[in-house]
Amino acid sequence: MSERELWRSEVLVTDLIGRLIEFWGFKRNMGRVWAILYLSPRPMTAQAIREALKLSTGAVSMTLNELARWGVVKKVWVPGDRRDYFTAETQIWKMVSRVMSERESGEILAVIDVCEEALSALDDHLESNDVEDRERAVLQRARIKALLDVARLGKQLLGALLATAKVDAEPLSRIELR
Amino acid sequence: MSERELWRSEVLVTDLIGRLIEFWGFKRNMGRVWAILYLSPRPMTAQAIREALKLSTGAVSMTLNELARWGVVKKVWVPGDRRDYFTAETQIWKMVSRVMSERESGEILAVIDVCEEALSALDDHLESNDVEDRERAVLQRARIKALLDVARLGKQLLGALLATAKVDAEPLSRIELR
DNA sequence: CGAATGTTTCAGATAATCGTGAAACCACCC
DNA sequence: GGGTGGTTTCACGATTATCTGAAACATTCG
Repeated sequence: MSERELWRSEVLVTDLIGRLIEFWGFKRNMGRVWAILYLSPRPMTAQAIREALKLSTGAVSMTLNELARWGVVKKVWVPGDRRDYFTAETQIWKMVSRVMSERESGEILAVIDVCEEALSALDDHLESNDVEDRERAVLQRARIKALLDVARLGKQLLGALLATAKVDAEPLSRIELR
Repeated sequence: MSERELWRSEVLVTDLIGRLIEFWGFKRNMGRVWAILYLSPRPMTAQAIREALKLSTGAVSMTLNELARWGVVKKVWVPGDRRDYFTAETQIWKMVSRVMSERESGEILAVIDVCEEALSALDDHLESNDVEDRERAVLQRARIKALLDVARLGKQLLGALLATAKVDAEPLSRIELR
């Protein structure tokens, strides 16, 4: 296999990750940049990334900053070189958990709040003397409770993920459903 | 609490779900429509949804069809009424698993494929007589393997989710991390 | 059949998102 | 200070996603 073909498989992987990440609501280029850093044996400069992925300077700069905000890419300092170098966070779980938590926890907490509020609002209707009103309250109560359960489970899952990520030296832990 | 306030909390919940769903890459209105159906004590017509959420006829029709394609909303027949009525799928796990599997499995399989391809491509370089080439191959091999693990785990998780959803009469099962 | 009512489709309007590249900015060196 | 990279910012244009509303279509009923 030639050098050229090797390079080709690298590009394949980066683009694939780009698409995959896009699916989860990030920009494709975020995935591509992360992936190329992840596969690079040494830190890369913005310029190298720009060339490898054929992006504009602006796009690279913004993408790198964004990735840094999510904590999945780090700036490293190479003594004697004025340029910034970048590496990828390689502990995948740590990354996933951080992204998840940042991304969802606010919304999940909001769900929990609103659901609880709605629940207590419904309680008053459980004693209404309008039959239909009561029925409706009972049903909505049950459904909102189910949502609350899901939200709580999500929160719990996040918590667990975060906790294991903290302890875990290993990159992968095992998830089991029963 | 007044009727008006009750209604208000309903709207809060629907809009919240809208935003939450948006986060996971669906249209906000899909979440809103599903949520209002989920909280409605009885099936609703397209028109009722249109009024409740202030959408155009086209938007409602398209959103409902889309939700039906994902299997999270069902058309129901109300004898003696010409209009179509709609209800929400209420088994949340069933829903989640179905959506997940449809959405991801293709991409996950693609990840597995490409990673495996890249791995075998790298194998040739492990015996290269260029030291740097060899080093690089070793590192990339390890990293791609980690990705492969994640992809496999994802696939496994999906499988488990699907399996439990099939058996499960209960709406919620328990997830545990160790 | 044809009027009445409900539903779907689709072309165009509108809005949100993304990438570009040049200009501004910054840090370092001479 | 002025020059030399390197980096960030941002107004703009391109692209894409989304919504609208009216026309086409379907179904029921008199």
